Amino acid sequence: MTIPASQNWDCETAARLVTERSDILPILGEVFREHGVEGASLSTITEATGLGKGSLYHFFPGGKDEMVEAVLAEIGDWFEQHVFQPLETTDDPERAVNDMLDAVLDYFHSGRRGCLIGALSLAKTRDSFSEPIQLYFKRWLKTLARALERLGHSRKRAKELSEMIVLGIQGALVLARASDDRAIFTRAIGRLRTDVAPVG
Amino acid sequence: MTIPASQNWDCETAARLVTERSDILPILGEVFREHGVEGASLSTITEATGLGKGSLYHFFPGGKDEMVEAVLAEIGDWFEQHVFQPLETTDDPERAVNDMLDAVLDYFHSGRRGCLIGALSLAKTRDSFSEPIQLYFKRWLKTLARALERLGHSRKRAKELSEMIVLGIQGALVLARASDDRAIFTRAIGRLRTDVAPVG
DNA sequence: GTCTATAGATCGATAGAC
DNA sequence: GTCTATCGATCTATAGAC
Repeated sequence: MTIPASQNWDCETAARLVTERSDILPILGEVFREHGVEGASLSTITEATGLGKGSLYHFFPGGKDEMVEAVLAEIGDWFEQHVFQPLETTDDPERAVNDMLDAVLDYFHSGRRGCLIGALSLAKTRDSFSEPIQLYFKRWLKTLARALERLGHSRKRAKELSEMIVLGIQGALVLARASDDRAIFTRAIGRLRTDVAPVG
Repeated sequence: MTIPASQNWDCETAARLVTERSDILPILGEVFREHGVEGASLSTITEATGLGKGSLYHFFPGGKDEMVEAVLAEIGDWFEQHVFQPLETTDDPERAVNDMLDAVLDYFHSGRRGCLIGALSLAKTRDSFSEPIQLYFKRWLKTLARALERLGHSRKRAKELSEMIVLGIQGALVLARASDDRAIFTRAIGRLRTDVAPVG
């Protein structure tokens, strides 16, 4: 059985007989988060996914590097859909920012889950990963600053606030995980929520 | 003990014939910062330090794990001496906090240098390292909150501010390195400096 | 103390049966 | 598409000469 035990699927319909690449990306992400990219061996991945090396190389001919790229791309897609796009399109800018913080709170499991992209930033072992990482943060800062401008902040202040927020989220993740105290993360998100209060 | 490898010493006096354990700790630290703990192989370390495996195991019989522990201990000592103790003993609390930010700015090379402890926090591969990491941040938060109290902040506000500051430093490091933009780090430190302005 | 040589395990990656 | 078997490379760690 190649379906992870934790994942639900409709038992009434036919069970999935074929594994899809997209099914194992979340598992890969968790493995990389937990062990680090270099610390996650193919044996670890094999065990976590329930797939043999043959299958893994069928989906990712480029090996572990391609797995990392795929995971990063998936994370980027998730944030594009659940964070960046809403920031751009939501009419009420205050709601847009609050929704973003909710999405972040949810994504990082209230601080229990680490940030793979942040971890890769600190130990930049590969230049091949630095481009998507750079784009990820750049897009986040940009869309957030735009929303803050619509909230009434000056362009300069909006840029500064966006930096404070993204940086605050990353730092809260580091400190919360290091201290093994999720409350640090939730408290930080709460503070950010009030910091961006609309001007006037 | 804290001499970086790049530092010159008086060539007139006798060159060091014996290597001391403390001499290679800074090099080990940089290697772990750059490649990550799992990504730094003994070959990498051998090349960086110029020492053979025999010498490395002479100094660190416990292998790489002991090297990491020693590096963490050295970092802890450095912060104890240059950050925590000054925070506790400097008479003027405002100067104490400002000196701390200066020390941090210097230690992380204005954002060019990553935080090994922060990196280890995000990918907590070993429980053996989590204790010194936890203590490091706990002590930082404690001594900083004390200084902020002496600055006139309430106990609660001081605790909150200390969290914001430590978390802000870590987040600024992540974002600055991910964006390859040191200005993000220096700007963040500047903001923290004004955030802790004495009350009244 | 420092080196080289090497053991033993594990790594990433491939080949081929089914 | 998935598995097992296996390769060569690399890893950590040790042994022993100097």
